[in-house]
Amino acid sequence: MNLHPTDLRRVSVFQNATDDDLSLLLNRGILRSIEEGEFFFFQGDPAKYLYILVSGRAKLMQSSAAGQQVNLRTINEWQMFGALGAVREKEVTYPATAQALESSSALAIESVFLHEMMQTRPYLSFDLMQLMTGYIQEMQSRYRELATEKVERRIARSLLRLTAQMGVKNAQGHIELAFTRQDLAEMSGTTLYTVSRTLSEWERLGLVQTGRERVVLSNPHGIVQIAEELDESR
Amino acid sequence: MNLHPTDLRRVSVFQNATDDDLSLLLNRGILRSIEEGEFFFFQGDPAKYLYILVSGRAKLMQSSAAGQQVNLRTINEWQMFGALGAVREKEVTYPATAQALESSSALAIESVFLHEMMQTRPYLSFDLMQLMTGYIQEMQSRYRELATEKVERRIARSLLRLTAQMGVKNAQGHIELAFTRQDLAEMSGTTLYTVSRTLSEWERLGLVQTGRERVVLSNPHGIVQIAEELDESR
DNA sequence: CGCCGATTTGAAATTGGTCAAACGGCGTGG
DNA sequence: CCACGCCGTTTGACCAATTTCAAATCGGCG
Repeated sequence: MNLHPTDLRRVSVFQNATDDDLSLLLNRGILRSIEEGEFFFFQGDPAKYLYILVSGRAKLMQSSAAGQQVNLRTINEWQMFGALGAVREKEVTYPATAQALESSSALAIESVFLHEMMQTRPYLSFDLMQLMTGYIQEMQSRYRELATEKVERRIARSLLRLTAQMGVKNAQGHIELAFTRQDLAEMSGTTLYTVSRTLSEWERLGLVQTGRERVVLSNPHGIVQIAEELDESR
Repeated sequence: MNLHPTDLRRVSVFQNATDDDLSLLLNRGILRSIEEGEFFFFQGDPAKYLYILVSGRAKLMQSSAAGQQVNLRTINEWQMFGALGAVREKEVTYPATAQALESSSALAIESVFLHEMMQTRPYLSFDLMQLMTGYIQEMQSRYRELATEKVERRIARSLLRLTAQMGVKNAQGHIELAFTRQDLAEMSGTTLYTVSRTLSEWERLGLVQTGRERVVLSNPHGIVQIAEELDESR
């Protein structure tokens, strides 16, 4: 695959960058391609590079000492990930693991390089901060949801979040998502069994159609209702 | 209370600021003092000001449509809060509510003012980003904990987090914390009943002493063990 | 001393997790 | 081209953790 510097302007952090800066970045980048299931980096590795996903799809997850894991976010094309290392001088290890959900390639740029660039280009710090505040807000909301809402609603929200990020409409105008029950469970903070049961129930109600690594929202409005309907109980 | 500009250097975001900048900030700030239980701002209010806590103690919390709330963090002296509005141009409402845990006062600075200052002072964006990345990491970790760990351990972690932030050693060298069971519950993502039961249990084991709005860690090491001990279950 | 809010505790209800077993679709190698 | 095996999925039964609700108790402050 051949990248043109201005392709990088699709990355939100680089939207205001000059062409020269984009060329600099591209020249310093290394393209890494990996297969489904392989990893860009592991939680705890030294955060030497930040990445920009060029093709494919990946997920960022964090695991506990006992090995259980949660999905922090899914990464789509032209999204940056692993960038914390460019900001923090101490604590230079990735706080999460990045795994490819399908064959993917990403541009790897040395953290220190972006770090240096930011010193002299205020727009860069600023746009990166823009991104960070977005993550903070999202994590805060998800944290509250996890603490206060019951599983069914959290699964509904996960599906809607995915729809917004990467929903693909099929021929019937329905929204298709390609995830395993396990993935959905990790996104919703539950188990694959509960996800399976919930989807089965929704299928009986005609809200979704399910298949292997596939969920089709045939009645998105119904899912929205489950996600939003306010409910005294917990 | 009289503030000197250089007092502001205790705020991590301003640690590298010039004296002139600090004076500017102080001149543009308004000191707001409120009583225990009152609010600096509510979730959903326009994020017109950012705050720096000058005295007292406060908490940042987020509530759901049904009114249940979680505690996002507690705010100590010289910490900045409500700063997201200075970064994002759209979405200009506070994503959380800030309530005083005791009589407190805070310096309120217009968001747009900091926003403008950052345009020409890279160190400011950079130091603010430093702070943001810390929050992201903390929220990610807490999110994972909430999703994968059981209540007892989460309560232990909350106590330890509080200890690190604001633990005060008393005459016996024990660590004192001043929070209601409800506060602890909101920090741990559980109910005040479960917190009460857990603390009672720990008291029987000699790990803590409890009282009204008070927890004393008489055996911090024991709490650490509960928080860390890795556990196959759940 | 009395009241109010915080706390404790019991008992019951419920959610969701765990485990085991069976199912099913899809790709692959014979 | 088809059978086999793998991996993801489904489902039932059981159970543990935690919440919910109610009621009693405690501790200060005014």
